[in-house]
Parts: sequence; C-alpha cells; structure tokens
Amino acid sequence: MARLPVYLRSLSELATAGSSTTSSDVLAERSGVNAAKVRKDLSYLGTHGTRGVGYDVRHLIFEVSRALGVANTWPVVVCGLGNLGRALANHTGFTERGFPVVAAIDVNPALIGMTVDGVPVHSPDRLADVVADHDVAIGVIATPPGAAQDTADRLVAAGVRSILDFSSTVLSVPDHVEVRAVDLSTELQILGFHLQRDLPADRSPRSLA
Amino acid sequence: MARLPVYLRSLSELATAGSSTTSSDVLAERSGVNAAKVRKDLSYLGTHGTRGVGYDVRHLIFEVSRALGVANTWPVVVCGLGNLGRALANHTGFTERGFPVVAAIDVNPALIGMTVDGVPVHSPDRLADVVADHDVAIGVIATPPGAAQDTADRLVAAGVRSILDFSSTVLSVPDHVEVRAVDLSTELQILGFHLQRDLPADRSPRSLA
DNA sequence: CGGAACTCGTGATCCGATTCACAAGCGGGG
DNA sequence: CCCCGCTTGTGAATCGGATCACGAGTTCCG
Ligand SMILES: NC(=O)c1ccc[n+]([C@@H]2O[C@H](COP(=O)([O-])OP(=O)(O)OC[C@H]3O[C@@H](n4cnc5c(N)ncnc54)[C@H](O)[C@@H]3O)[C@@H](O)[C@H]2O)c1
Ligand SMILES: NC(=O)c1ccc[n+]([C@@H]2O[C@H](COP(=O)([O-])OP(=O)(O)OC[C@H]3O[C@@H](n4cnc5c(N)ncnc54)[C@H](O)[C@@H]3O)[C@@H](O)[C@H]2O)c1
Repeated sequence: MARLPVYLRSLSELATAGSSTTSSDVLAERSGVNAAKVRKDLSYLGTHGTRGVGYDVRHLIFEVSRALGVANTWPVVVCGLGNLGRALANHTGFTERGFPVVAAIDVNPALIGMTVDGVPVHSPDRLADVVADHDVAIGVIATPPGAAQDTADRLVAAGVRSILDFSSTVLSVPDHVEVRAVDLSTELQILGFHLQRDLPADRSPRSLA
Repeated sequence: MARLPVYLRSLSELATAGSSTTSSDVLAERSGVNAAKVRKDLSYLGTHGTRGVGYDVRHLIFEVSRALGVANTWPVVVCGLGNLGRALANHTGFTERGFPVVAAIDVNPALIGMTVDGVPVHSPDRLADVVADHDVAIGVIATPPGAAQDTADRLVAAGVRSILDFSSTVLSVPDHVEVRAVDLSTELQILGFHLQRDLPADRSPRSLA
C-alpha cells in the first residue's frame, strides 16, 4: 500500500512525542485518512493491535518498517544531472531512508568524471558497469523528455527493475519493470483545471449569453 | 480527469508528426491507457469524433486545451528556495504551460531582495503583498517539513486556493483549498517495497525454517 | 465479580472507475 | 445505390478500494 510510508512518518512523530501506544483514530487523524482504512491496512501486515487499548507504537513501527523493507538499502542512480537531477543528488533525506544516490549519469562532457555533491558522474556508456558495481536497484530519469526512453532502455538492459521517471513521457518497458512517473507540469495543470472550474462565472462561453 | 494532460501531450506529438486525424486506439497506445477509457474521457468534453474515421487532431487539441483551461495563466509562488525550489524556479517548462513562477519566498536573509534565475525573492512577511501584486493562484511549498504548515497557513491567509506540497507532511487546510502532495521519498519507498516483495526467497523470516 | 467504556478486526455494503460489448453512424468502393 | 469495414459513443457488467457496522476482546472501576 502507498499509505504505509505516511503511517511510518506519523508513528515516528508519535514516538518522538513520547507516546508508547496509540489508536487507529489518532493515526488516521495524523495521516489524513479514515480510521477504518488504517485498521484494514494494518491488518494486512498480520497486525498485533490490542482491542480496547490500541497499537504499541514501537512494535508497529517495527512491523511497518519490515513490511516496507526499510532495513534494506536500495542504491539509486540518477540519470540526467540538470536542475532536477542535481537537487535529487544533493538531497540528504534519501540516503537516510535507505536510498543512497551512488552515481549519476549525464551526456555532458564537462560533467563526466567529476564528482558533484559527492556523487560521481559517468557517461551513459558506463551505465551497465555502474549498475553492476554498486548493485543499483533503482534508476531515476531526470533527462530531457527526448532522452527518456533511451535512458529507460539502457537501465532495463543493465538489469534495473524499478524506475522513477520525471520526464513527462510515457515509457514503454517490459512487464517485470516497475515505473512510477512524477509529472510536475501535470500536477500544476490539475490544480489549474480546478481553479478554472471554480470560477465558471466570467470564463465560460455561456457568460456571453 | 488527471489524464487530460497526457492526452494533450500525445496529441501535440501527433500534430507535429503531421497527423491531422487519429483514433482512440492510437491515442490509447501513446498515452498508455485503455482505448475505451480514452473514448469515455473524451465524451465527457462533449466531444466531436467522427464514427468510422476518428478524431480531428487539431480540433481535439483545442477541446482538451479549453477543458484544461490552458488559455489561462496561473501565476505561481515558490516557497523555500533550496535545492528543490531553485530547480523549480529555474525550470522553463512551467512558464510555457501557463504557470509562470513570479516570485519566491525564503527566510534566508542572504536571499531576500535578490533575484534568482529571474525570480525575485521575498521574506515570508511579504507573502500577502506578493500574492496580491501578482495575482498568484498557486503556491508551491518546498520548505523543510517543519516550516510547511506555517507556510501553508500564510498562503491560505493570503488567498491562495491551490497548493503543491513537496514537504512530506500532511497539511491541514480549509476545505476550499486544494492540496496536491508530491513525496519523492514515498515514491522510492514504494519502489523498494515491490523490489523486496519480488525477492522473498532469502529475505522473508520463513526462510529460516 | 459485573458492567461500562473503549478499540480492534473484519464481513457486508457501497460507490466510483474501469472495462466490455455492441448498436449506430460514417466513408469508400463496386 | 447499396454494402462492407472501420470507429465512435454508451449502456451494462465488472472490479477494487473505501466505508460502514458490529461482534469480540481488553481495561478499569465500583
Ligand atoms: N526542473 C524542474 O523543476 C522540472 C519540473 C518538471 C519536469 N521536469 C523534467 O525533468 C527533466 C529534467 O529537468 P531539468 O530541469 O533537470 O533539465 P535540464 O535541462 O536542466 O537537465 C537535463 C540534464 O540531462 C542531461 N542529459 C541529456 N541527455 C541525456 C542522456 N541521454 N543521458 C543522460 N543525461 C542526459 C543534460 O546534459 C542535462 O544535464 C525534464 O524532462 C523536465 O521536463 C523538470
Ligand atoms: N531536494 C530534493 O530532492 C527533495 C526530495 C524529496 C523531498 N524534498 C523535500 O522538499 C523540501 C525542500 O527540499 P530542499 O532540498 O530544497 O531543502 P533545502 O534545505 O535545500 O531548502 C529549504 C529552503 O527553505 C527555506 N526555508 C526554511 N524555512 C522557511 C520558511 N519558513 N519559509 C520560507 N522558506 C523557508 C530555507 O532557507 C531553504 O532555502 C523539503 O521538505 C524536503 O524534504 C526535497
């Protein structure tokens, strides 16, 4: 479930706030979801809440962490070290959560061979070696849209089975590869869509009548 | 619908590729969705496809653009000009799509008053003025998590009704304000979750039996 | 010890989104 | 002029997630 990370964050906050036990109501409030949903989600992990009392925060953190595989670390390679790629490579939060950025890939000759924010930059030709050397599990695509499919193909060929794509393109990959797309322009367009819908008065064609 | 921007991109590609007409099948293929879904979505816009022929690409671009309100421009203010905020402010694609970044907000005294990538930086105290002066419609939160709720409150108080939040927090805002959250750590954790699930052999506790 | 108050687990229900399936409309060719 | 193949539009069926509702277990107090 996509909500587990949110629960984990809420639980961590509760733990540092000193709570040793909590209820599905509190957790739901903190996570911005329905209480029944929380209980159902947690029951999927073969949960161990106590009726009449609630959940043990520490134990629940352990369970959710295990389900998410937080104990594992999954090395990441960032492809395309432009505005966005640099921000990602420079972000310390990823390493803390088990996703160290171990290398970057770029076509820019001025970058290849350099180390940016502690991350070594390689040519796309060396992608397979980089993946093998560092046991890379996840590829991030932050290249221009035109280079995205080629980059995805190279990642797949190198054995990467998880891709996070920022490039605003529809990638085609084999079935066994999972792609998650994050498209910021689309997010803004959705917000704009609703803004427009809420102000139909002077913008709809009907206002001419 | 959240798919309209994807259709619009596919249609633009088809237009520049020289197609003057297209079918729901082609559009579905390009957009990575089901053909029936494409037809149903388009029928919501009071569509004008021709049976036996397909859709007129130019006309459909016009219809989808109108539905999305692409003609409008929605000025954006970026709050928190760190790694991520800078990448967003520097991105040219937003302005092209009608989302110009007209100002940035930061607490860092070294930034306030400066112009970064053509974007003037203001103190949080001046947020209300900035919103009023530039008719800001959308606020982007790229501050550290601890400052996110406060920033959201200021945005709402200034009259902003759409927020794009990168801060990995659950914001509480009035009902009439729309929040879209983009959490990159969560995206990575979801990928990690599936990676782990696909390799249960030597990681599950049961392998000890 | 009994009962009241609380909270979890979960079967049943609901609801919107997706998919299916096919009739209706269009164009082109004979 | 008619028929055949193609594609849309859309009611019907399906699916999956969200929500409801309630039985069951726990604590605590009198
Ligand atoms: N910056 C943002 O805020 C933002 C917002 C929304 C979407 N995006 C998308 O993210 C992607 C990257 O954005 P950006 O602003 O960082 O762009 P950018 O132009 O700043 O950086 C692109 C980088 O990719 C490198 N590159 C080009 N071809 C490559 C290849 N084949 N292999 C590896 N590297 C290659 C370039 O050398 C450059 O360093 C784009 O697709 C853009 O549409 C960015
Ligand atoms: N950089 C990434 O790739 C990345 C990835 C995932 C999540 N995030 C999240 O995005 C947010 C920003 O990340 P970042 O890497 O840009 O952080 P950053 O530390 O580089 O930048 C934060 C900026 O916000 C400013 N700021 C602090 N308090 C503020 C306030 N009250 N009002 C306005 N500005 C304020 C700081 O001066 C700084 O310039 C964080 O919440 C982070 O968790 C970032």
